[in-house]
Amino acid sequence: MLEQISASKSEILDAAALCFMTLGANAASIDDIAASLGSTKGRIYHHFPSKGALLAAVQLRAARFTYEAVHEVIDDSLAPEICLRRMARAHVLEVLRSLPYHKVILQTFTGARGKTPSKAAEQGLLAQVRAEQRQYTELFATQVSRGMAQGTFAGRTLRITVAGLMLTLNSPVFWYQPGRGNEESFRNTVADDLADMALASLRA
Amino acid sequence: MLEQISASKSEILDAAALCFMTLGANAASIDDIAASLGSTKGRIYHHFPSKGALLAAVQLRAARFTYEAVHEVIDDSLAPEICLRRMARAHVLEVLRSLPYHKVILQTFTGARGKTPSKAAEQGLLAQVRAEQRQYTELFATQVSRGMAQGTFAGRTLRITVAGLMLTLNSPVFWYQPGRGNEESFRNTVADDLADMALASLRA
DNA sequence: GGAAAAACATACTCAGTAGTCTGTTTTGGA
DNA sequence: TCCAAAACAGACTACTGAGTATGTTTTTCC
Repeated sequence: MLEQISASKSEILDAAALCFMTLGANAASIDDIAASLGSTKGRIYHHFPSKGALLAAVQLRAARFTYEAVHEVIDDSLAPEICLRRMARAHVLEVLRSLPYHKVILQTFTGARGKTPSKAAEQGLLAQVRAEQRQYTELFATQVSRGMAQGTFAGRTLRITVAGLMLTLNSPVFWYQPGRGNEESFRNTVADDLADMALASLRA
Repeated sequence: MLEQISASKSEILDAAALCFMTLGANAASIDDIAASLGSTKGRIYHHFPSKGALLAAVQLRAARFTYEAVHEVIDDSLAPEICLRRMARAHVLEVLRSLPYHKVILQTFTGARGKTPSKAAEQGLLAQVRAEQRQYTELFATQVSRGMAQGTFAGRTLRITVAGLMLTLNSPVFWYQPGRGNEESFRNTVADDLADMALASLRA
């Protein structure tokens, strides 16, 4: 499942996420990423077969970051609203922590397939990314569904509801900029506000 | 304000929005857009000085589409919650109508500046786009602020609240695909569900 | 200490693409 | 009817950026 990644590979992923974030996944070149590492292409192409694979690796890591963070606060014995709030908080905080990765997700989540049929291999990676993302949102869908069933949440179209929910929780990706002082407290404010909004949007 | 656009120019914008949406704003080439029109580069470069200008024009039009649609349902004499719900519905329906344009917005809204310093001229266009977008969200911020003041809405950080709100209302951009049958009724369901969620997320 | 493999660097190729320049057609008035 | 000016088409340039191929250095492990 969670294949061990070498230190160098991890460092490359961090740099790639940063470049993809600031320049855009398409505009950022391999040379840009290499330069930001103080290295050259060779290093990157030694660890990743193509740019698409690198991009997919970043996305995969993003999905797993949040999955790990949220998975460990889930407790099905709790009421769905309580459980969901803990999940929401954990999600937001993790997004703020590993921000560049999640910005990349957003960029490649708009339905733009690019034009390259991207060599079957990457096609598989992309499918895996989608699968893990779907699996992740399923964690939330489950709780929402529970809440709807027992009447705590309003009975609305599940897909639409969950999609809107996830978007709310991901909204900092669009505007949050780290390093403005008051980090710790501000992050908690954001997490609390968004968790509140998310929960409120569900209630019957 | 709303400079008259020729029919040909408008046709180009539609095609550009579609290409930008399906291929991504960066990956889509001018030739792609021209080909989808059954034309060649010449036509596009006759009407638009650069690709960046074309992209900005698409974004500008997207902002104006929603602005027009929402602006005409605003009625400050109504209670903020009532008014805001009408606005939300109008926004969602308009987004679904002119979907390609708004998908482009999302693509270029992730904070990725690209790398091209983009010739001062485009810098100005981009600034104008941001300005009109800000002006548009201000319409919503005003109502939210009103609601908070009179206690109908929960007192939360305004910026965060509005950002989350807009994201919820824009969520169809991520998953909606036209032409699956049941258009009319489904669109209304989406608009109603999202408007409900948005409003619920604000309530005290 | 020495060989093999991993971990890079460097110098290329080559396809795709923004933008230009020069024709050619079409349109709108006088 | 004629002539600008607008509205395109088509060929060309210059450059960027992904990927490759081959060298060079550093580990690793026996």
